[in-house]
Amino acid sequence: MDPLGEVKAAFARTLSDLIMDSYPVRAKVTVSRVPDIRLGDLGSPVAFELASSLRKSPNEIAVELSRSLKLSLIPYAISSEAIGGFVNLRLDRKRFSEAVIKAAIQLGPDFGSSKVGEGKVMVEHTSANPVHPLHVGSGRNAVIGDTFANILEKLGFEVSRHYLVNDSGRQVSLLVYARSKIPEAEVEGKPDHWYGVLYAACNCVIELRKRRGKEAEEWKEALEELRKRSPDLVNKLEEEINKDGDPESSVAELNKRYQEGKDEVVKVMFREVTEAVMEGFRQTLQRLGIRHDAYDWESELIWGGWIEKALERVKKTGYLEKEDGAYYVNLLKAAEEREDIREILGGDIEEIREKMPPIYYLSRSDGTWLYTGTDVGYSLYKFEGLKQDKVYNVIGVDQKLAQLQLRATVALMGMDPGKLVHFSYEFVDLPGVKMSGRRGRYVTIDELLDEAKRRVKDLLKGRAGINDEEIDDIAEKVAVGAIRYALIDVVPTKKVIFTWDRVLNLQENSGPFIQYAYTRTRGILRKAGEIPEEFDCSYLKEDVEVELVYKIAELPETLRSCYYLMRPDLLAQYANELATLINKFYERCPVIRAEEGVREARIALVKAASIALGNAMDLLGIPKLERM
RNA sequence: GGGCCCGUAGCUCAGUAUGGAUAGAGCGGCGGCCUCCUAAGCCGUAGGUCGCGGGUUCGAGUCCCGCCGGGCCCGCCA
Repeated sequence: MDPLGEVKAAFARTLSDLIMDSYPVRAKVTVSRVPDIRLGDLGSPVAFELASSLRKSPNEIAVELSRSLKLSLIPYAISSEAIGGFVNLRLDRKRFSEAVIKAAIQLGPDFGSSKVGEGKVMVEHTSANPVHPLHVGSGRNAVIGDTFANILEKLGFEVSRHYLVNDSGRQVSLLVYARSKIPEAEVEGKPDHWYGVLYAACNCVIELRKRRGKEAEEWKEALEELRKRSPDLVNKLEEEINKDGDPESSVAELNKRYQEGKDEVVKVMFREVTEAVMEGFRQTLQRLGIRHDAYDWESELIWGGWIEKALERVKKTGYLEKEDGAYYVNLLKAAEEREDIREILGGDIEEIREKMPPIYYLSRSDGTWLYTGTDVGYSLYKFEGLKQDKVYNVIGVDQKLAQLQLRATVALMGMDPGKLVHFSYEFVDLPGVKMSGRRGRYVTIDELLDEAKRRVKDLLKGRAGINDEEIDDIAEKVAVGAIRYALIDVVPTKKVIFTWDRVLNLQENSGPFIQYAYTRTRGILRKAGEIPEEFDCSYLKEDVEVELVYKIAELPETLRSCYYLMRPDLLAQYANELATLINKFYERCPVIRAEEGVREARIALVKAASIALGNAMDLLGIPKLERM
């Protein structure tokens, strides 16, 4: 049930058929909301396009079209007219409003859903290396991934959310190395935070040893920042590492032994560290309302033979080559010989020769897998192990080329590269600061949540009707709403500029603003009691009421756009617009004390608005509140 | 150097997929509104050569070309 979608589709189809019959030409008919509700409800600029070929003025054509448009074929349509070259349609607002409101009330939590597809779809998101706490950048990934997965579910797909635990790379090996240098030190506070300091400190010490001049200065500076935070830990670690003649080799050796999976002591060392950090991640993600269906451990994929299996598959194609013991895929050769690979890598072979790194390394000379290698194996696991019909990898834009190479390799292995989608997003920028996990410079999700919560509590103090037990719960939920909104509301291809004031904004265009509008609908509905079975929408005459009905009706279409365009931010905008209209309605249209007739219609409208906004909030992971 | 992305009000962002009706919000500024369903709200007001220059078109913030500015990538890192 999607009244607006039905009207739009019928209007476009009827108009298109009419043009074919009358002129006869084929025209691309677009239909949109009329900017001013006094000019009509829906309109099409199709006459402009026809004007030159028919050698008539746009308005002349619009007049002809609007006169002969078969209104009976368009649900809720009552009249059509030509205005300034546009063919505008007017709807029977009483019947249209009733259809929209009833659809929302009857469908409840399902309002907004439509069947756009089916099959098993995986969204791999977050997947941060377990070497430091989740920061605002990982947070953006998690929020985009989770919201998009929720939307896919609403549109009929069988969705699973996966996290790739990258536990067998150099980063984790470095952290495990650091831990092995100070085995007696006790983990203090949240483990991901504690290990984050340990990791960054170890990284700084090692980098410091091999860098010279200005670069060394930078690492020194980062190390001193860390020393200020945890003097004993950093001092002891630095002392121990400096006893090691070649820390890098020690790290590489650990990595090798872990990937081989035979040394139980090494396995325990790695698992102890990574599981502690992952537990910290789980807690943070849980606060944000994000859960994964599976954590796929890179080490398990290696030990389970998935990477070997993938390697065999690539080998069979003849494009797997070896240099100093390291395997790589010769993508240039593949592109020269195969049309499909050329297409993935950008078409023209001359261009590919120039700009594409010709080789795609999968392993190191010492026999260990690179992330690229495990990623190829992981892709095989996703499609052939888990039989996914489509996979979205939510990964930063910095990995664009790597994801392209991965797709090409997936195609070489005989899988459909069209099923592997890189859901790319830009970074979160901290003005003035270069965020860097390796230097221990980041704003964590945990501190962001805590600071948001503190600010909300300040605001809640002295608010009537809310007792002390409720305050903590409300503050937590508002904090989550603020942060999730701030991380989703920007188009994924653009950077999010992080400032505390923007992210923790509690006013309009924010999570809390949306939550506030929702609580207002709940407040009215609590006082209203039963939702009337019968109501007369001809009482909904105010402009804001008409606008509100339209906005409610737009939810199904908005969700489809989010999917087709990979733009979950559109849903955040939708929720903000709906909340704005709810607030305007609230100020202008009394509900409970309205006269009979108006009252029933408005109660039903508020109920529908509450459902539409509530459903959008559920998808966005913005917690719903009864009061705040 | 090459490729990709971004550039809209003082600041943060929509609008670009599918060219269409006067370019919209918020923050910040200024001025109003709580005996009334929660003022985390609402109303009013000021603020824009849509980076610059060409082109296509009846019509360009939106499409094409060139340039300028910023970011990212071009690792046996991930």
